[in-house]
Amino acid sequence: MIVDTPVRGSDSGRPIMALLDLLGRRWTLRVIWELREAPLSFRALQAACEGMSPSVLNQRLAELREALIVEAGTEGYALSARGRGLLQLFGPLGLWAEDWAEALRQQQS
Amino acid sequence: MIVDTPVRGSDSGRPIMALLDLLGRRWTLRVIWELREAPLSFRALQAACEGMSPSVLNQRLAELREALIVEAGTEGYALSARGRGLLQLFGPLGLWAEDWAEALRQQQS
DNA sequence: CATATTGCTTCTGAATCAGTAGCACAAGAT
DNA sequence: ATCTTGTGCTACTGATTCAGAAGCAATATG
Repeated sequence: MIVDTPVRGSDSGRPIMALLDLLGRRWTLRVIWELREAPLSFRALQAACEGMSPSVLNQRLAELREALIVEAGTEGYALSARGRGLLQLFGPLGLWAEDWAEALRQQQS
Repeated sequence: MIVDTPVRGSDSGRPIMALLDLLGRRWTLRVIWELREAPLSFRALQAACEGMSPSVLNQRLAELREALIVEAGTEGYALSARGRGLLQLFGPLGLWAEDWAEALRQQQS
């Protein structure tokens, strides 16, 4: 249940810790990322995440909704205004990742 | 072993997915965050993460080192130049979290 | 009415994590 | 030389979380 874990780490009283903990659960970042452009239905979201199990997806969606980051509308699940704000902080992440992947490739060869 | 999982999700060939997967493992974001100011020893890092188990910490450090985000020096573990670049992208995260925590508080009352 | 789609729930086995204990090594004190 | 102290880390066991398949109730569609 969600109520049992108000957000792991939030007992420290430091919001950043609660946030890092929330984002550090499997698939959470990915789900936010997949909602970056348009709302997605439950099953579309599941497909976008390469078939992640519905039980976990449901759990993540519940957590993100309770955290006011994701909301459910007629078109499916979407980022809230607040969620879009969070996503913007990750903005250049794609660019960083490209450069990073290049470095990893060179390291391995 | 690390070799077994070159980084989960990297098979998609999209670096961003590999990155989100790496960062989405428990404690990974937190470890990067705790190294934001100064290098920390293994045990200092463990303490900063509220006593996270050494086995997992060791695993995360190995992953982050292989990913060229963290490096081990004489003063302990530190972010690499690349790692600091990644951290900068998370820069305003603390501010966002403060605002977010305030919204959650109002929601609950 | 039949079929399809959607949002889930339930279940079981597998992977991951938590927590304790402790080892091997190095530096400093006695 | 030896005793302590601190360090990085490994091994182990039990708890939690996740994966994957199956399927159900509700709504839509033919």
